[in-house]
Amino acid sequence: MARSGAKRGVGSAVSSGSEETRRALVAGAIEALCEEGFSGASAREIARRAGCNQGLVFYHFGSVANLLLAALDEVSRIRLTRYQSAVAAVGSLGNLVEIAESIFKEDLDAGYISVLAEMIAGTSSTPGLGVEVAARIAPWRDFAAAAVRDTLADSPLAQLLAPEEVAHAVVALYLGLEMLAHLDGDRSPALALFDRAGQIAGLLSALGGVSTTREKP
Amino acid sequence: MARSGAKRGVGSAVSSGSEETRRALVAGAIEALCEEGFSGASAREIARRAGCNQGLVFYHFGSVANLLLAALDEVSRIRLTRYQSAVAAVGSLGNLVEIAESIFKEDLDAGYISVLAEMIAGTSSTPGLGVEVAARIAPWRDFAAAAVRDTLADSPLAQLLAPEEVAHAVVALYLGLEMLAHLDGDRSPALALFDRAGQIAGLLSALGGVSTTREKP
DNA sequence: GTCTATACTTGGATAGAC
DNA sequence: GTCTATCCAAGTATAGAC
Repeated sequence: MARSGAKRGVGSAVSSGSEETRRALVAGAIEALCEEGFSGASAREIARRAGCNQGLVFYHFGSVANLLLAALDEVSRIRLTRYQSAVAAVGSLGNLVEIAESIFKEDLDAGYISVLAEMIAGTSSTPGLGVEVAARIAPWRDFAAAAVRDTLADSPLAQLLAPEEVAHAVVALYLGLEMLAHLDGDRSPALALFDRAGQIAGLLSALGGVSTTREKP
Repeated sequence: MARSGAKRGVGSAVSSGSEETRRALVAGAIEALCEEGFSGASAREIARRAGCNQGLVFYHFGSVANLLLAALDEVSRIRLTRYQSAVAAVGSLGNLVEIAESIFKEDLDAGYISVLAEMIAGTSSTPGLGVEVAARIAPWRDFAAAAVRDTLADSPLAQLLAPEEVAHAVVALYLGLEMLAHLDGDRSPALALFDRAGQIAGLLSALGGVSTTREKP
């Protein structure tokens, strides 16, 4: 995937025409995946959205699949950064639910999880795509596992639940809720679940015996 | 979607060449959706698997999308029948988890949920497909809601959880777990969750105060 | 580095022979 | 009812001009 053109310094703020085109194509790919799905995200459709020529997809990324993977990379980067800053602000269990809900709304409205879901669904049709997508999903699961581990720390629930298992379930639920919301064009059933989770979190803290605040390291 | 040929009696056991072809095409469509995904389920690919000519897709179903919907109908029919017989055999909460696990394995191994996931993902690329798929998913959610309602009856949890909400979460989790299992080619994380749920069910019944057996009507 | 033009392939869909 | 042949649109990918 090495570029053929002359290299500039790493981290250079100046964007050449090449970098601009690459960015536009990645943005177009994200858009196309969200709005047209995996099978609608063709080189022509993406280039149309990026406002450039179809041939540039192959010049810059070699194939449509590679561009789609670059789009997934970009979405991963954006979201993991956001998640990181969000969990840093978490104080209590009820607080965690509130923050998780606002994050979920962002993901849903911006279509970030759509990109994930479409890419996973698309792996069936392109040989070799599966392992690449799996490698890019792994950080999401790792992040969720770390967050669950922190939240369960010092809680009696920690004896009952393994963080990796809960993280797997959380990612799966996140994916599934997005697909149903996208299908129905209605996110309210998903949001109702967050409200319910908030109620239960409140109940747990009222009952006592369960740690509902997290240590600040 | 009316057929042009002469009609035989409803429920006729004799299969004409026409019915045989239709069945083969539906079976081929299910196979193609599982193995090649939505974008790989073309008329030619499906016809190849059905062992018949590509033109027959359009003769019998009018379009590829209609055939794919017929495939989804068939999967729905098969699974809902199976679910119905399964919940009838449920005695206790721990028993429910065991049965749910075996059902999940069946769904996963036969690729039934793949069909669901691929069709949902595919709705983005075909205008008008969304409402059709949504209408075919509704029975799954209704079934899950009824099962949850029965299971929660006479339990204190019934005050805390709305059946429709839990059902939505269950369907979403089911979908998400399938997608991750399919992606990784590894269903063990999903099965571990069932084991954990079984443990918790056992714990609940040991604690008492929660009804773990269901009335047999 | 970018764009136009083009070769090639696959897919949706129809017409007409059998 | 099925098959062959065919049309047309869309997609991937490359070559070569600018």
